[in-house]
Amino acid sequence: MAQERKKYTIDDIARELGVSKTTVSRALSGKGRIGKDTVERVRAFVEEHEYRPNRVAQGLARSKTYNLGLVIPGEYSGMPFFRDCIDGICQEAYRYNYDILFVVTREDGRAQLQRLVDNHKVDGIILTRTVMNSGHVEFLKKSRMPFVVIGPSDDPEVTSIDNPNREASRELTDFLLMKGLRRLALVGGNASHYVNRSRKRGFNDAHQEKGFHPDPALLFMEVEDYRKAVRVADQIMLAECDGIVCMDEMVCALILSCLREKGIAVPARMKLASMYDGSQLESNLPPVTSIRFDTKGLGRNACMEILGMLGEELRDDLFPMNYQVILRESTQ
Amino acid sequence: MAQERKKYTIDDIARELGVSKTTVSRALSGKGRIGKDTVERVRAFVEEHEYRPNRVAQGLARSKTYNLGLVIPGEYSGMPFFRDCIDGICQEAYRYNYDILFVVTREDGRAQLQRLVDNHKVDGIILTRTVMNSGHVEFLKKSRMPFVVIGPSDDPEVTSIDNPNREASRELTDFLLMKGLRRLALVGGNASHYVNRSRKRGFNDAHQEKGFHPDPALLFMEVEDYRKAVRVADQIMLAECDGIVCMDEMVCALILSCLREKGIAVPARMKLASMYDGSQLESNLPPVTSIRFDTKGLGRNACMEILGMLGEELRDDLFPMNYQVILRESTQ
DNA sequence: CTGAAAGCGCTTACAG
DNA sequence: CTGAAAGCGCTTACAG
Repeated sequence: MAQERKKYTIDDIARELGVSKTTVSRALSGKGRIGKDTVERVRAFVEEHEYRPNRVAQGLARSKTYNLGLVIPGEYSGMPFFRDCIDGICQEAYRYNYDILFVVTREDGRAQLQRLVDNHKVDGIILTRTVMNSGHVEFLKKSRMPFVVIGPSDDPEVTSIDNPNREASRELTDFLLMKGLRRLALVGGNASHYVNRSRKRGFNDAHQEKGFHPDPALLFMEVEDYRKAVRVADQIMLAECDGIVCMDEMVCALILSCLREKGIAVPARMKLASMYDGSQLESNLPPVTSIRFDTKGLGRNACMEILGMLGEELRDDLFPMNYQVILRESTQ
Repeated sequence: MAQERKKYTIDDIARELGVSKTTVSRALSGKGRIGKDTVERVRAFVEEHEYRPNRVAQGLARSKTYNLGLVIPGEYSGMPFFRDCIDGICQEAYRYNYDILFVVTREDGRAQLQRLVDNHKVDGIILTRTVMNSGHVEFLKKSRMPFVVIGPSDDPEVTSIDNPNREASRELTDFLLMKGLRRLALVGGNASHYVNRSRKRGFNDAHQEKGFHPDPALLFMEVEDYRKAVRVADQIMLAECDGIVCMDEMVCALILSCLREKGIAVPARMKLASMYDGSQLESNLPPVTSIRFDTKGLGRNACMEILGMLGEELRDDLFPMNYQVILRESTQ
């Protein structure tokens, strides 16, 4: 098929067209006054030879990289939230001809982030769901690298963007309270995640609005594996709860499977609802009532924010950040 | 704390030290003859001012980018396989001071890959689990971009690296046959994925070795959601199977949940085993016998391959690609 | 052992 | 409207 072609540079074009490379550059960027037919000739040449400017060289000249760093916590990278988020981020980045540099943080956490900054490989950074006190935010502030955080932040100097976790959690809880449930358990994973704090707050909000007091004994955190889930499920039954709110779909899948194992009928004997609507919830037995966020939109927004900070002319408004309560059998 | 510091360039260092930038460059790279104490002085300066060479400029001068493109199919990016794989790839790339540029392919598939190549943003590319006829391989061949494929390939010109899916599938199936099972169902997702073809082959291998013939009526593909799984579970029971081999942990979780729903006891009435040991299998009810691969090692190997192709001096040997059968309750 | 110079592929004042 | 020149931050023959 198509013969693999020579990689043209701006110099080649200039020579072939008998103009200076300044002119070619301008014809391509559209900046500065330039003859209409000159532009046309360049355009035609570019078209025919499929010339694409070397973005790296372009970057060097403009002191840019056209790369965005995306920091993802390794332990949770498989969660639907991150998948959706990444999706949105990439989609938006590509529109502006930026690329996403991936950083999976682990124990060595800071090291990789630092490498990225030290090597001047990115123009800005998107931090996702930082663990409290991870130090990433402080590091980035000090290094003067523009960044945004996906997740809550109480630091006014930090641009943060997030799903409305607290509100959604409040609404989901409120829905259960309206059904007459009075002893709701709240079950979650890692308590040191900001997101879980927000969801807990929403849970409390709903209670307080109605003049109720959530029982602190019904809060169960750090449910991250099967064994822990079994113990928690036992405690929930002992405590005579009538409903369970799960902070995410992983926890929910674990708890539900424990309930089934113990022969506790959902929703007959126990109502169940969960934050974040991953596919595990819809296809579970029974399907679980949950909150659906537009996480992809969240990712796009985060990307737009940082692009804006980098001086890109944004082509769209931010998406409004909404959520829906998806009613399913588990709360009937 | 630490005052944010000026970004030094190699020129700054040269000036401050009263040498030429050639010398500084050489002191840093260690190439060419150079005075021992000159090196020491440079090193000290670098240390004190935390100078790091601008990798992008370095790249331009050497016609490199120090980026690797990683192509992930969007629909499946949340699967444990990709998580583990990415993990290994990133880890290895960082060791060589390369970064990973993320490309999530969707319907627009080729476009993003092309953008990466056209913009000269990467030195090489890692393709993961290509769908048959995705065209990525052909495109990369034509563009002369070095690449490796994670997943099987029958093209001798393509460097491919993969988990031993066929062998592992054979062994898992063999294990069930050895237990005396004779009507095994094979259940999987997308039939157009190479990986599923390999696993099917292994399933057949095991049968043929023993002189058996797998019943084509017991092959169920395209099981991707709950509804489909329910129907398949019905058919499996109607067909009087005595065991099920699942091609991946997603499918397995779906099928198992259907069996529970129908009150079919595993392992008493039906044995169940699965390829790929994701966390869903261990913490399921009952825990499911499965194959564990060293997918992280696979990722590292793939990364080492491509780095080798790019002329990097590899510091380790490739990992041996193994797997283990993890016996759990579902086949007892 | 060290340096001046050209180059990687682009951009952008400055001058005409 | 167009071009020569300097520059982005590095590397690398070439000469000494």
